Amino acid sequence: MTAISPRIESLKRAGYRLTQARLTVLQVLEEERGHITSADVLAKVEGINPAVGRASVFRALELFTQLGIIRPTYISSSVTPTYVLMQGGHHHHVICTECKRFFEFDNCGLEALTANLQATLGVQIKGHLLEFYGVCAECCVGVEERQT
Amino acid sequence: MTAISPRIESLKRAGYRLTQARLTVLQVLEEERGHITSADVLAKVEGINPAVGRASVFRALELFTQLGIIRPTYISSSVTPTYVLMQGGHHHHVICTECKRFFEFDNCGLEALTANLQATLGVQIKGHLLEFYGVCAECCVGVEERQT
DNA sequence: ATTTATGCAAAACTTTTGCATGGGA
DNA sequence: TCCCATGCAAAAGTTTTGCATAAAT
Repeated sequence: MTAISPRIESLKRAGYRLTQARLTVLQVLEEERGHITSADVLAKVEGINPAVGRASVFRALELFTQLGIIRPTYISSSVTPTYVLMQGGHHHHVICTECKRFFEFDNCGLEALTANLQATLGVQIKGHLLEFYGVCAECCVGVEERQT
Repeated sequence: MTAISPRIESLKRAGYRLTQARLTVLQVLEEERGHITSADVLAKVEGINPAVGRASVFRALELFTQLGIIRPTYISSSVTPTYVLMQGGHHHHVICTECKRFFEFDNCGLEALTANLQATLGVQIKGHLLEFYGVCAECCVGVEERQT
């Protein structure tokens, strides 16, 4: 079903082996297409391929992060990250700090800034994560009621 | 020396008590003015006021995150967050995924997008975190040499 | 006076490591 | 064949909890 992932290409190109462990973790991340905690990755990998060990899952998450394939973000807890696939090298969302609900959006208009930073700092930019936080419509109502 | 923090005002306004634990954690965060891990916060709080317990430090970090005073971010490990003060409600940096060095910058030009999102989603936006990642100038050299 | 928040210390998790072995290239 | 990456299981950390008590308002 799934087309051969461009991420498998990234792995190969960077000289890493396409092992069962890495491919299974990648599959889980791609099927999720959203934010997922390490605990959930662990559980789903276990379900798909019980032969894969915990340690390899963490090693894969670390590697994918380094390669810019995923990015850890903090949504539900200020302590436990959730990982998100960096589709096309970027990701954007708005988080409600009250209920932890989040909303994703696409256009960020950061192309000019990206080019500018590359030129100024000499950094080869691979992607970005843009996160807005605040209080969502429903929670705003809650806050107002509490103040009344 | 330090002027009375506007963050102390936020705490008060939100109805939270100004306790030793919270004020000490806030002091550490303000003195740092950068990225700091929970372990470092713990150590510095211990140095300033040994009477403050570990648990209260974590509780304060969680609370400050909820209030938008700080924000957890990923820098050095895909697992441990570092907390950063959201000065004026926003923060921006570029991280090198190779050496973990990071560069902060100020102007992001996100005012229009912020207004747009508030209108579209009905969210009361308090701030944002913008993170670029890639390979810094020095690490780019390293990569080239490896490929030669 | 009232609570809210705390400190303590143990419990509960999560993540990392070291090393012999298996599986990709 | 070669050696990178793995699985295992124990160790090392980190965070959370439950509860009696202290300290803000």
